[in-house]
Amino acid sequence: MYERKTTPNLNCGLDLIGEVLYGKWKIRLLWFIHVGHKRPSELQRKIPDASRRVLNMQLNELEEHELVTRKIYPVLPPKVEYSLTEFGKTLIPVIAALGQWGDEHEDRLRNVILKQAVRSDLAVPLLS
Amino acid sequence: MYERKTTPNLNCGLDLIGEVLYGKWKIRLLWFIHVGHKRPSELQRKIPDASRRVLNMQLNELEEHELVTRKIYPVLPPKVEYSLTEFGKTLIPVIAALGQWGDEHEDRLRNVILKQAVRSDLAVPLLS
DNA sequence: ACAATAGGGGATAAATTTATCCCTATATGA
DNA sequence: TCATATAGGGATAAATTTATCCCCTATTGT
Repeated sequence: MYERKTTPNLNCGLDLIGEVLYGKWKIRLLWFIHVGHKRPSELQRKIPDASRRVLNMQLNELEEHELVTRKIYPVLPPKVEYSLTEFGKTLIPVIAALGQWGDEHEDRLRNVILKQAVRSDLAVPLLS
Repeated sequence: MYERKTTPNLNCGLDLIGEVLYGKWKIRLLWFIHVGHKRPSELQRKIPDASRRVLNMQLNELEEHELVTRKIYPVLPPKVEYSLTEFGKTLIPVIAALGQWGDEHEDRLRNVILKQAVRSDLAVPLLS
């Protein structure tokens, strides 16, 4: 796997939470596991924009950071279930706060985020 | 500047907040501006691990996303002050929640984050 | 026999983000 | 005259993260 070449900053609480929460899909993984989608294949279906590979990698990191546990059932075809640890559960209110803010300001956020895209998209139509 | 080659996912509140909050230093910038460090040079002194360049880039994005405003005083040497917009202020409780969680679990987080580093650091001493 | 499902990872490419280096401008103090 | 402070950005390199592609195991259904 990839080996870090720089040391992480761990000065304050914001640095620390950043280390475990950064990753394009991690927050969504935690949330979906929280609401009951425990199996890898379910998670992949809930997050179709992420590749199988990346979800596995991020799930591995979440496990490494003790936010989730992975239970393997010795059956065929294989069955695996992820669950939040007690530690992971303490993150749920924080994630809920993030999602709620995003929901509350949905329209405005869409606007400001799409500004750049819109500017360049308009360039061509206006010239034709 | 860099031009995106893929379209962002904007399906839910978590996607939306991610778009404006992702960036290694953005949250800290918002926080420091919130607590009164308004000038670029102050921010750079408060966040010495970030390069001047990156802070400017992330401040530009925060401004583009309407979370902060930039006021230029026409004096020499130049003086600039950033402030949170009303919109930006609504993020403060969310950021506070993130930081608080990180602070509350500081020891445990340090442990799990440093696990990997520790493993490889120990390898050499143990063999000598 | 062959495809599909379930779970997983190595190798490598592409995208994205950060870091480095250098250059601009003006005023003040040594 | 030269260094320092203030603010900012272009060009490019390095680091990091995501995406793609391919391969493996074993069972069930067609």
